[in-house]
Amino acid sequence: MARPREFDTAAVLDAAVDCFWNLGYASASVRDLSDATQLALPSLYNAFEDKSGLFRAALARYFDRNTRPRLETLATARSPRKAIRAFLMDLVDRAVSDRRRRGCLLINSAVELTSRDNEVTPTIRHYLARMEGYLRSALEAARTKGELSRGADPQDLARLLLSVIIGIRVLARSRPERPLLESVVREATARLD
Amino acid sequence: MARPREFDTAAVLDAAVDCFWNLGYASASVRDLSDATQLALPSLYNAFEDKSGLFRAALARYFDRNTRPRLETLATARSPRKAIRAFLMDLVDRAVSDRRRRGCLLINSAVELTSRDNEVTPTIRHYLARMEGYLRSALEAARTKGELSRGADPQDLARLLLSVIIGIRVLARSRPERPLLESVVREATARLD
DNA sequence: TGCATTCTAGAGCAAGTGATATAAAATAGC
DNA sequence: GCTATTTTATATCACTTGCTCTAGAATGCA
Repeated sequence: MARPREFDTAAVLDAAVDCFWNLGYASASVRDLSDATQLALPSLYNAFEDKSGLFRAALARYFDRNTRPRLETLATARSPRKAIRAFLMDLVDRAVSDRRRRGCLLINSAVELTSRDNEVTPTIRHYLARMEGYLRSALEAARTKGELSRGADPQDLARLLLSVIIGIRVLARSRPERPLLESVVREATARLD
Repeated sequence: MARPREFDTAAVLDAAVDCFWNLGYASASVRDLSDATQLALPSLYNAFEDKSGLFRAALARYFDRNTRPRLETLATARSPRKAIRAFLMDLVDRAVSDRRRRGCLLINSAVELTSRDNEVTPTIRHYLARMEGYLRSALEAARTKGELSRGADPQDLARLLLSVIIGIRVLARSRPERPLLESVVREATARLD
């Protein structure tokens, strides 16, 4: 009978997320990943096939554990308008207090990895589309509750907010200034009146 | 007397811009850069000191030749409101037709290079601040001409537009869809009424 | 105890990395 | 023709890269 796989896959992926998040995809070597996950290289290759496979698993883990929970608050809120504002302010809070200025792994990867034909691009596109979907649903709920300006289109506004989220994340990496980021949020949510 | 430097520095920098823009900083090797610029490695090192020095020169060249001229149209327009809209629509046009989905070299570098302590971060911060400055000046002119909604603050709106520009550039790399990007522009410029 | 499987440690592979050294060629002024 | 300088071609350096291989250790069941 086989020796059972000993390591905790979730813990390994969390460590890999941190490594890719700190260094970026290209600059994180498989030796860095081995150190971070405390697994020997053959074990990593056995479990994830190659560096790209590990990255895709890590990105899925990141979305499930970091991104989706926050987006879920939009789906379940009694006041979608307040929930959207809270979501954006929380994003600013975390960006301003992130000493390492890591940004968002998904957005970082969208820049680093999408111009090249590779296996990751469809994954990134998928997650960005899901973010847009959450935002649109929240804005549709806001409209239903009369929390949207007359004439504001949830689809269009969702796309604006997605762009603004991306913009805040990127901008915060070089200028993590609360007044700057909060004014962006204020302007972006002006239509939620 | 010395043999005169034979190569055209501007042409070398243009070639280096293309190389970094296509590949990113880390993935562009000095051999790639030598091939792209048609200069031997010792000549590159003699002229630019190291890879980072060449990159900073290339980024300055990119800002001067690609970014600033478009921003200058905001500064000289008779209708700032129309100029801002035209600026953003031009950005969408170029993003949609860019088959290589290269995005913007400055924004790409803001993601790739700013979490690490290096010589490039201040340069990137500087150019992003200049972009914001151009936008703010245009919006102040728009206010003067009555082309801004009452209560709209040029500074805040400039920051929103900067975020939106970043967002559009990043989003377009994975989803270069005209309806998507145009709806973002439409929503972002709703206050220019 | 033996077998099957996984894990670790370490070595190794071919290729690539940023940067430097060397020698020869090219250029221009004296 | 000589000198000084730059450029090119090529090699080289030490190190890193993604990935594989080998051998031994560890595990669990029959």
